[in-house]
Amino acid sequence: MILLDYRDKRPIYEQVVEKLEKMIISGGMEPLTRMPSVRSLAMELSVNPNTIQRAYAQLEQDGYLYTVSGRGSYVTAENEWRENKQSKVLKEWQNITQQAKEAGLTEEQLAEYLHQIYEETQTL
Amino acid sequence: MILLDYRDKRPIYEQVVEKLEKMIISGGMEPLTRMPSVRSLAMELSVNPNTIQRAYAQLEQDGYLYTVSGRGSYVTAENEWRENKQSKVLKEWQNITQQAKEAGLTEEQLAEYLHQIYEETQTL
DNA sequence: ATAAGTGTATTAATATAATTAATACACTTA
DNA sequence: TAAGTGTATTAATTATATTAATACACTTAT
Repeated sequence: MILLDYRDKRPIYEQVVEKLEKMIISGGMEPLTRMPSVRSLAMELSVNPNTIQRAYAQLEQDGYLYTVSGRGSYVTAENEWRENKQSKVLKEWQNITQQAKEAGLTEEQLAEYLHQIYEETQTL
Repeated sequence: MILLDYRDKRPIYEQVVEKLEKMIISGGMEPLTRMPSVRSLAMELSVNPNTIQRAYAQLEQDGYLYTVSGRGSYVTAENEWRENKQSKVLKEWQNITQQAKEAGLTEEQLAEYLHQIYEETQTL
């Protein structure tokens, strides 16, 4: 299901988060479906269960899954995590924009750059 | 000139950076004027010279001062560090905006939020 | 030339923070 | 009640950041 890369310098739990997040975003995990249990995935990757637990906690924090104690962790419905992601990035955007204002950039300048970014041909 | 706060949990060099940066921004350091030497400021604060060196390196990196080897460090002209600050925040802004686009926020939505931010009454 | 000032580079010591592991707990269901 | 689930707490380990010690290189005035 997942393969760890030992040349990767990032911590294990972060790699796990990244791979699962990509799976969920790309539709590789059916929404509302159960995730593998903490222990089974830990076994599969030869890793301490707490490491997987941490990855799951992160994914839950980011809105990609939710947990029912004693039962398991489930993939969140797509519209939910999409909204969640949007509201997080929006918050950041508002912060930076405020900073830009304070640094002396004008609304007109930012509007212009904004337009440029949305003009670019889709690459994703 | 500067007073360190020992209750502050941040590293010393960071405190020094913050205080000097504020001084420069608020006009407390005449542009093009010489900064105190690494050794003298270190002595004054009872701190290792390398710690001050690091703070200066950071300030140089951020465009607030420039250095002439063997002579000393000088405060940058105001328009220079202002430009520098703007271009840095702009780069960040462009990144986040790209992310916002990828998360599905529309140009119209962002333009609206942009307008709101610039509408707010000045607090600074 | 040389001494006394400047910033800089390199390395080592130390302190702090992050990561992983060990273990015990609590809840759910068959 | 047993076997599965996630969770909390604490300790061990590893990695990173910070500070210090020391030596180097450049500039200027004597």
